[in-house]
Amino acid sequence: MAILASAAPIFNRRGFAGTSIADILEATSLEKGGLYNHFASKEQLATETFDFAYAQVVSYFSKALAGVEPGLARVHAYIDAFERYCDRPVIEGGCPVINACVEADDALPFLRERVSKAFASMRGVVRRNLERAMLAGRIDARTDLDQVTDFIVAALEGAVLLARGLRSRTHSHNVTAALRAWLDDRTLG
Amino acid sequence: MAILASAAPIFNRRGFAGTSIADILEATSLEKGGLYNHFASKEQLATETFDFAYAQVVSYFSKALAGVEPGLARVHAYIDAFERYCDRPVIEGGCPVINACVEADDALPFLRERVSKAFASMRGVVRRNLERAMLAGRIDARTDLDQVTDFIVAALEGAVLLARGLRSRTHSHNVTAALRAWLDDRTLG
DNA sequence: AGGGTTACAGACCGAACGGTCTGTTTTATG
DNA sequence: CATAAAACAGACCGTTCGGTCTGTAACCCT
Repeated sequence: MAILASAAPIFNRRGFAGTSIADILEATSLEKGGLYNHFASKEQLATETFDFAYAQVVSYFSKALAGVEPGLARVHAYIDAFERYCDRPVIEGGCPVINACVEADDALPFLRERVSKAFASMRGVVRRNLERAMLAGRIDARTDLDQVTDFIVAALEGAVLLARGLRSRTHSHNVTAALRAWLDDRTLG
Repeated sequence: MAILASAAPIFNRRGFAGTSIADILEATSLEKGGLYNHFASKEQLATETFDFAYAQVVSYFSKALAGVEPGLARVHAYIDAFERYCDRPVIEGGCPVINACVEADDALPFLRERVSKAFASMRGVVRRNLERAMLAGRIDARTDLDQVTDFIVAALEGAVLLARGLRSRTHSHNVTAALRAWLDDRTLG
């Protein structure tokens, strides 16, 4: 919906508490009557906006992996996509999952479950393809998949954080480069 | 100062925008006159509170590294300290640097510089000790120190994020375990 | 064309916001 | 012990907050 598309960058930049209804009205060119006709509360608006933003992110990564052979190739494509994601997030204001994770953790219980599901889903993508790679004999069969998965996911998340905190591409690019090298080291055949 | 110590967990949990002066008054058992006698504005209070919280974090890691021989041993001690930091942050509400990074990025310009300095300082600790390890011949002299440093830092930051997002210790422990294994693989002698 | 429904504008509300100011208490200092 | 200064309480201010409600305009269906 158009309202969600307008609200997403606002919430993503300023956070839930930092965003006022007036901000949303300005971005959507609506008045209160128009907005509250669609949403019962700021909380509901924020929840649906998060879902919208997250769907955009999922769509971005899905496209990046589309057509790539499942297995190690997809892990590499995922890393590549993340590198570009660090440089240019899908939604202005950075990664909505990370933003929501930090703000929701103590303050916004209605977003908590969505955050953990998003992280779990991300883990799933990596783990599934690592498993495939293992079955294909591309990585050592004794590898602790959970451990490696968390390692990759953490490095990627950390790269996003570094990119924002240090306002630079070099650091996140270093992370992805090191991650690729690490993966290559463990690749057989 | 006592006010900062009381305010730190509040700001850290609810963020700058999510914290009201009334929240601080309640936590400090002060009234407005008492609070504004020490701080000119909410912004100044938040800034000094961040400095206080960050100093606590720095102190925690300093103690963790105290007495440890500079070089590879310190990198390992740093990883160990981070693992415990994921489980039990120094300030309630998680890592103030990460929290500030996410909220300050677009909304709080007065905190931005402090966040980037904090990240840079963290990088410095890792890089210095890796350099030392290289000079001592413990890691390959051809290693790209900047890349490896960013990789380690990103993995550690990501571990903190995973710990919060998934509300579990296992994932962050997986990250630190993988990081130690990775470092051991690259250790000579 | 008529009638019901949906989408909106905008006045309005009480509460909470950050911040100010005056007056009182406490606390150092000579 | 007097006194200036610092620390505080709490009433007060204008603004903004999220949310409600009434009235109107647009739209859809028959």
